[in-house]
Amino acid sequence: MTAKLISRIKGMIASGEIAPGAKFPPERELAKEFGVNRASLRQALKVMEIMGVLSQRVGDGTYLSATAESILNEPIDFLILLDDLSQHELFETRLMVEPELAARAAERATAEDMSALRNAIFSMERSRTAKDRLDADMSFHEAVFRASGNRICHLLFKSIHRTLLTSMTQLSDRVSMDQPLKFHREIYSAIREGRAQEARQAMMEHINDARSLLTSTPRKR
Amino acid sequence: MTAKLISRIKGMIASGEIAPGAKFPPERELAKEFGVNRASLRQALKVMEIMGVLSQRVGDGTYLSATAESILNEPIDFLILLDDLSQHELFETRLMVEPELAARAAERATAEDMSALRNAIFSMERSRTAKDRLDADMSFHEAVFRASGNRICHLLFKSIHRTLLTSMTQLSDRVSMDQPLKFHREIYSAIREGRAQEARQAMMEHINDARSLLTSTPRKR
DNA sequence: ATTTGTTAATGGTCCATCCAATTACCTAGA
DNA sequence: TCTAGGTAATTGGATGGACCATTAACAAAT
Repeated sequence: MTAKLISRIKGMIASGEIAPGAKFPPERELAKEFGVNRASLRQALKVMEIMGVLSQRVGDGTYLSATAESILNEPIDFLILLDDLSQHELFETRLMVEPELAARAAERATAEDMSALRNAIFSMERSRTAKDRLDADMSFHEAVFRASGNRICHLLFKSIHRTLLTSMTQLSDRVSMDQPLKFHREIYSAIREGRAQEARQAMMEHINDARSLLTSTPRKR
Repeated sequence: MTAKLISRIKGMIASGEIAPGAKFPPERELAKEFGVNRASLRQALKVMEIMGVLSQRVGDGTYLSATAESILNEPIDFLILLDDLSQHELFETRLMVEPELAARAAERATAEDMSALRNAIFSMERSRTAKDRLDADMSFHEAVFRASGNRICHLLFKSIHRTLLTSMTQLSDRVSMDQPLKFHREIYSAIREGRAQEARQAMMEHINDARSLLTSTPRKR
């Protein structure tokens, strides 16, 4: 039943009946329209809310999310929890994709993208606490993702980053930020001047460096 | 509330209180333990069921999934629905990751992996209908993912594949399978003999080939 | 025109049932 | 003793109704 309802709501979205940011009919009304109980409908809506597809506010209503921002956050958390995904695998995945995205960014970055990259570097220079530093780090990488122009990778790897950074927050007090900052500047320059191969290489070194900081016994190769 | 309940259930899983495949307490009991109404608990359980974390069977009970298999399916569907992700981006993502995974597979594939690859090729040779062919195609790529030893990529790209193939089923009647089969054999050989660079190259050509079959005006580069 | 108080709408939660599928158990028959 | 069949208990699925807290919309008073 829930799956069926989700499917119907999907249909409303796909058909454009509900535009991004628009309000859904009230639960009571929608339930009647679908011919189900409100409790059943609420299960479907809750699934979609947790996934980030829509948001509900008591006293106001239900709104279709303007962006697909956080859809993958919870699922990836579960993946990591259930499959016990190792940091090794997370880093390997990053190593596989992020250098390539940096190269794409060097080919496609707009002025706006460059500004975002600059700001992320500034934030990191100004950061004092460990949390600020990690936030700035995440901002930089996200800016690279965005500049690459590939939204799938953008969304996917924001989730992976968030997960990684969460686990890093604990031990980050003793981690220096000199190296990351140096790499970020390198990557920025390479992207600005459109040197794709250089951006790819710098990103690869940056991630390898970050990984060796986290793993006491870095895996070879 | 729902989020809080999910968090608590997550805790039960993380602590090992509920092992993969094991049964949860009955809803009525669990609701009492959490101090909430059954309807509220059911929302949380439903979210996790749709995500693939657990499965419920009427008259029987609620079980923690043995595998994290399908957790990303629904979310990626929503991503594609809401963000209107283009096939171009899907293929670009594949191009970014799959060649690299093929290279990893060449370095790590076990005898079991090789057997799975062989079987996928056999299935494709024997396939008569369009659906069989696409299933076999998917099996081959999944086998490569598995052989790469990276579970994140494995799960992630299974979802992407499933999505792509679904949209391909419609127009697949007029697509030949000679080329894909040729590439699959090439990739298989390269992996079998541990030639990583060759596997990477063949996979790249294979995906490019598939893309050009689907897009009437292939995007350059 | 602005503020304030009131009212209606809406999501959040709870309760009490009933239904349908499944399982577990027990009894009757071989 | 063992099997088969049926019965009762368990469990998830769904419903209807009720109440609460929050919000938004509106009207009234200043």
